[in-house]
Amino acid sequence: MRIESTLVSVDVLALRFDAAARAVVLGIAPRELEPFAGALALPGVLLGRGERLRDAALRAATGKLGLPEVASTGQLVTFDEPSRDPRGPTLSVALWATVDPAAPADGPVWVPLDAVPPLAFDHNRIVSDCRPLIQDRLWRDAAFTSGLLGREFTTAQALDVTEALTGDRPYPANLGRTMERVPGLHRTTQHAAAQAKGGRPPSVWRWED
Amino acid sequence: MRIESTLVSVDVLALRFDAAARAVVLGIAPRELEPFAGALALPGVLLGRGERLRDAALRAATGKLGLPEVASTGQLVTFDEPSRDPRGPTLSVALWATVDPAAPADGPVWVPLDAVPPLAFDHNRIVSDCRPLIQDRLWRDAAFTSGLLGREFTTAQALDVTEALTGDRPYPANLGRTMERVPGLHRTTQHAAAQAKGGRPPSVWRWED
DNA sequence: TAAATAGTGTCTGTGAGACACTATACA
DNA sequence: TGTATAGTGTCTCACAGACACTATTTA
Repeated sequence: MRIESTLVSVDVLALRFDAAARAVVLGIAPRELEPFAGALALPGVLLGRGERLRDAALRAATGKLGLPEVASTGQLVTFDEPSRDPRGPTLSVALWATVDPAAPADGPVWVPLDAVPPLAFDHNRIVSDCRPLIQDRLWRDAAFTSGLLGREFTTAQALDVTEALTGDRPYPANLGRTMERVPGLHRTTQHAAAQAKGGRPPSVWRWED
Repeated sequence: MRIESTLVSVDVLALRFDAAARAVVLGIAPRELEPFAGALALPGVLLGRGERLRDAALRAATGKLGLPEVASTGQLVTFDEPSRDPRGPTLSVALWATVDPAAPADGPVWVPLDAVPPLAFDHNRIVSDCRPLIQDRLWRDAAFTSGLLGREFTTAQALDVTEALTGDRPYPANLGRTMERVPGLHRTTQHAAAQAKGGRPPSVWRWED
């Protein structure tokens, strides 16, 4: 294939809340083709002619990570360093994608967002540059937040996700007030099933349909 | 030229503070080539192979608007609607660029950001989608703000710019406190030359080198 | 002095953060 | 009852907004 103009790739930061580990994990996979064959990398595909960014992101999540479905996606930034791909100058549009925590998610390697191993290309830079942008979306971008936590979640899980993304754990009262103000999010009167270790069962929050 | 893959164009929102009109104006120019020849449009160029987004934005500002220089640039968002260009699917990366208010700026048509005429392609949509992103940068992004106001400016100009972008005029005391907290920005002991219409001369603010 | 513009001191309300205290579970 | 977890009431502080009052200029 003769490369005539700038190529565009879409690289995906696939995020999933691992309730058991109380962490937000990033989906990566070993590359099958050169360059960097065998090395871990963000799932990425070349943008097809006329393809939407979101569709390319879904294609990457499905094809490279083997995920059956993705909750929601959104745009982050575009990386334009000409030497970022050894095959030649390539633009990379970074997108986030959230995976429902309840859905099965075998296939990808899931690594905590705070302990991402060395990746192919400039992918470590992409992750670190996008980290603050992702953090900023929590509780502000409803699609992102509901994609990450699922349609229904407990206060405890909300605390865990916030701690995983921002680095420190908010006080329950304060996070509760933040959540009350998120449009479309409501505190229910239900309580989650009791924990293994005992303790008061947390209350449940739910997104409007 | 045979189009093999997705083309990438860079469209620039060139912004300039017009102190006399107390407005922030957007630089546009009639298109010279088809499609939309003769219609007003944002300056845009096709991204060259290996070209940086910033360089393409400068090329657009220089070539299409005839501006001698640009103060600073930055990325906004990428538009991916496949039908946005009748020639075929084209990605458009939107960038802002600021033009020093003191520099001569003949050439482009300058229109107030609040009264943008119908433009070619989806450029009106680009402007309206990017408007909140631009507004958000004022006083938060030092490169953007200093590019728009210049190295030295008065409190009155700061009030005007803020009013032009946000829609309402802050109280001087409040804006002063906001500016005190902007890193690299200092209130000087100088006062500007007196106004034509009389009134107390405004004090001068300056960016650190 | 009047009109026009700029700047200051201070009050208020909102929201984030902090923390002691209360509630509900299991062993 | 003790331990572990969750939730509540309330205090404090920072900051945005509001506004009356003061300051400095031209005519």
